Amino acid sequence: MAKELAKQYDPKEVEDRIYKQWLDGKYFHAKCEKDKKTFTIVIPPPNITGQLHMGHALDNTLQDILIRFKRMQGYDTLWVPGTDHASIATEAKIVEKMKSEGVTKEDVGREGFLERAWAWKKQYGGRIIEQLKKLGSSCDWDRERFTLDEGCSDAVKEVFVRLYNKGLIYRGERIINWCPHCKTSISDAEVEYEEQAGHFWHLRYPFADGSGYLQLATTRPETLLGDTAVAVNPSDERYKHLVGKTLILPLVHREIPVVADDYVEPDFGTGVVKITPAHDPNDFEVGLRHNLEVINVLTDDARIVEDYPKYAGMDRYEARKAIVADLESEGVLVKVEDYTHNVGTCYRCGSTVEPKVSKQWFVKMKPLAAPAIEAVKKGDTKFIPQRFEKVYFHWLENIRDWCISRQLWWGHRIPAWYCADCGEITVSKTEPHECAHCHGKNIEQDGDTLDTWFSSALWPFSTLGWPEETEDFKHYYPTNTLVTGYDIIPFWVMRMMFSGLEQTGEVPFDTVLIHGLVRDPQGRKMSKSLGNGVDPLEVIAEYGADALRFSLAIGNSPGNDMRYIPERVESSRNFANKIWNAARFILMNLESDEIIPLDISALALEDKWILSKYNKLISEVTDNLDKYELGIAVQKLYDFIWDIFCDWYIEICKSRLNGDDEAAKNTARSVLVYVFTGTLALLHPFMPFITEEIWQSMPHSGDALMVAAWPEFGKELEFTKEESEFEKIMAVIKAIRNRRAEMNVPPSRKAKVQIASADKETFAMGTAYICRLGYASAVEIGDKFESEGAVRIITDAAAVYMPMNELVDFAAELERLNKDLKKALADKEFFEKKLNNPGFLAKAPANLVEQQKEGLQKVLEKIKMIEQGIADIEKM
RNA sequence: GGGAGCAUAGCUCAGCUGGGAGAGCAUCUGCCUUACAAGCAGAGGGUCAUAGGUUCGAGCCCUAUUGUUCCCACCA
Repeated sequence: MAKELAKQYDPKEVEDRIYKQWLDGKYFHAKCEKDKKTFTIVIPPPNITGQLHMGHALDNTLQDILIRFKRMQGYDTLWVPGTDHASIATEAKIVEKMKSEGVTKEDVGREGFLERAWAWKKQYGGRIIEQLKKLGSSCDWDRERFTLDEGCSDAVKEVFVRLYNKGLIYRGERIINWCPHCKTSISDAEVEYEEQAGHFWHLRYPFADGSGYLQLATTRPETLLGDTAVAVNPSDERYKHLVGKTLILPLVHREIPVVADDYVEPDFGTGVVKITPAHDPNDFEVGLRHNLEVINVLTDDARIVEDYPKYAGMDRYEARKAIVADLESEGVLVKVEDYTHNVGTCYRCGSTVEPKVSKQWFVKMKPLAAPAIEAVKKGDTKFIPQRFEKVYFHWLENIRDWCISRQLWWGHRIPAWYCADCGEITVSKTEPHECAHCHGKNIEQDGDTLDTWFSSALWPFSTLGWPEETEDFKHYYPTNTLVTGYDIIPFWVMRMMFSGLEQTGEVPFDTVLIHGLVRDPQGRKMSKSLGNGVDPLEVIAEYGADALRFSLAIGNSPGNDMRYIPERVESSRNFANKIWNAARFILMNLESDEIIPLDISALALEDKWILSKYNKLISEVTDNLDKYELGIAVQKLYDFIWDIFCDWYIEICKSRLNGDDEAAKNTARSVLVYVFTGTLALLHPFMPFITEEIWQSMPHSGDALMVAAWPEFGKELEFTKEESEFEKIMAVIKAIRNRRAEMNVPPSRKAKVQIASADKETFAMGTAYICRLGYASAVEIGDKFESEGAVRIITDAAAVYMPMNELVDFAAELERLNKDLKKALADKEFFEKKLNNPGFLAKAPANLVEQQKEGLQKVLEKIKMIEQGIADIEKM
């Protein structure tokens, strides 16, 4: 019953249909099967504002490969999907949209704004989910979560209250990073430093007693308004005697002291630093040590405050100009130098961050960091590749308290209420009716929301129902593999680790698989501003999801960046087509949908060869996947399918399939289907759509490949002897093709082939293949041939003669044989050198020594045959 | 200033616990051989950055150097 498939694979016709079939079959849905081992992944939740980009495509392809592999292996697998509310990014987008409508946040008020935000979520939150489906992601969509949904919000409140009660969350006035554009505080991890060209303004601050000046330099002259001291190093002989004296702050004419502090580097600049505690983190520390006044000079949008009428309302850069001009006219400015320095910018909007003293909520990090460090040191959680543990340790070991409050509306509102009567704070999961301290009714909730990463940090357990002891939580937590890019280790991985350990007492996952960035063909980061981003959905539309997935998986090694090369997707597409056509070939040679059982006793030499190869492939691919070597696994599948199965086995089967021996035909069919469907199973995690489509069209048992069993290595299919025998035949065929190509003999011109070999039986079995693949008209096998005028080819196991006298240039033949001889003699030396080395014999593993001996033996045989050939020609 | 990665064919990259260097693309030569020209059969192309070291044996391990990329660190 021959089936007809289209000549070329058309992913568009297949993908949506297959995906729907999987959904209808509920194959993605985890059933919480108590008796099975679990394998769980939680998705790194994409932002609701986001669109699928290559980074997502890579990240989710890797996760899907792992989850499909484990599912086929029989694990109770769960891949939890969801999205992140992304407080700052989403709020910025909504504000931007409102701006185009001419409305501000203040105009619509908190309630009105949140209404708009939820509407936005409803409109765009589903977009990226649909895009993930296009990729083939086998997430359990019934368990889709959102960081701001009821359950996740409950977990957030629970954690906040717990940490507060343990004293690990506190509110305090600290210097924080302020984004004047987003008008919120941001955490240290959210600040990106970039080198910028600036200036160094050298200034002279006069002493109050008129005894001269102190010269210093600054990159930010506008902060002068907030200076409350000038500092020198206590051991600096030049200035020791000046400590304690008073200076007059230029322009402001305020008296400020000279203090001594180790923070000052005597060798840098003049060794004198102006101290602005309100606008510099180091100065803030100095201020604390010397009890200096903190004078804020900037508003929330980085304009000068009203206390300085001359500059009030100017933004920081305008003010800088004005102040520099005034300093110059007052004779305070000594000189200006060009200077490049690191400037902190907001990772979301890119504005220059303003260090600012403000009252915020913090998580005390030291006590939380310690167990998180310990867990990775002990190996409870492993990073792949391991070197990323260093990044992780470095962050945790140098961590400062985490500023978690944000002056935003879109997010989890801080569950803290302030009492107007007694001034105390009441922290509660549920809305309190009175102050917990004085029982006053005059309480008001904090207006701020939490850092978006506060909720992401709980993702591995909040999505499973925690703090409730749900079945899901009990069964699937801790999760297994977290797949993410190295760029978010400090934002997310680290925070999930300490949150998981603190709240559940367990690490949230046992393995962190780190991947790199997908860059453009020139190696640049894909970015909106460069316009070099490649849209995965366009690639899918053109080449198919399988081709994209395959391209991302092959040649990718953990932790390393990769480039997106369009040609590579094309070659992946070609590979999909190759598989498709192999399927067409097999199908057109089948007569029924029934599986023909393998009959070991009926197998031909080539059947044993391919089965043995396939058997080996199973164990290698499984092993590579177990070790997270996805790129290596998929490379092996590619080589097997294309080079071994298609180019050799299918070709060789043609003799039998075109013959009249029905029994032989059936054997060939049974092996073709067995090996091919098994290989499709191995490839399925990488290329789920095409493998599923083909598998279902072939004889099979079960409803779908994605829920079929993963192939297993079988001792009974190991045919070591037959493998090497068949490879001798392959070597002869390759050698014949090679010679014919060199001589420009077209395939249509057949030639008789004579094979002289000690392995007569093996070559007798190979006659049909040599005819077909070696373009032979007939094959003769013997000990020796008197073929003086023949082309002769020497392999390890045979001397091959092709009597094509009229085409043979004997001088060239002689030259070639001499070249072969030279090579063979070099090989002989190679083996002898090793085998004559006592160190090698004593220390190398026995099987290796054995291999070298065999190699030498083969080479010696070969040399003998070549010499004979040379002698034959010379005799003529 | 500290840390890490990378340096392998013309290009982009693999290379698992050390055992005779691989793929894709590109180039060249033949082929429409009834699964596939998105294909088939061949070919050329590499001092594995440099210098030392460990080892019977190094692309792989160690040290130094050079180039390059990234992360951290805010000497104002």
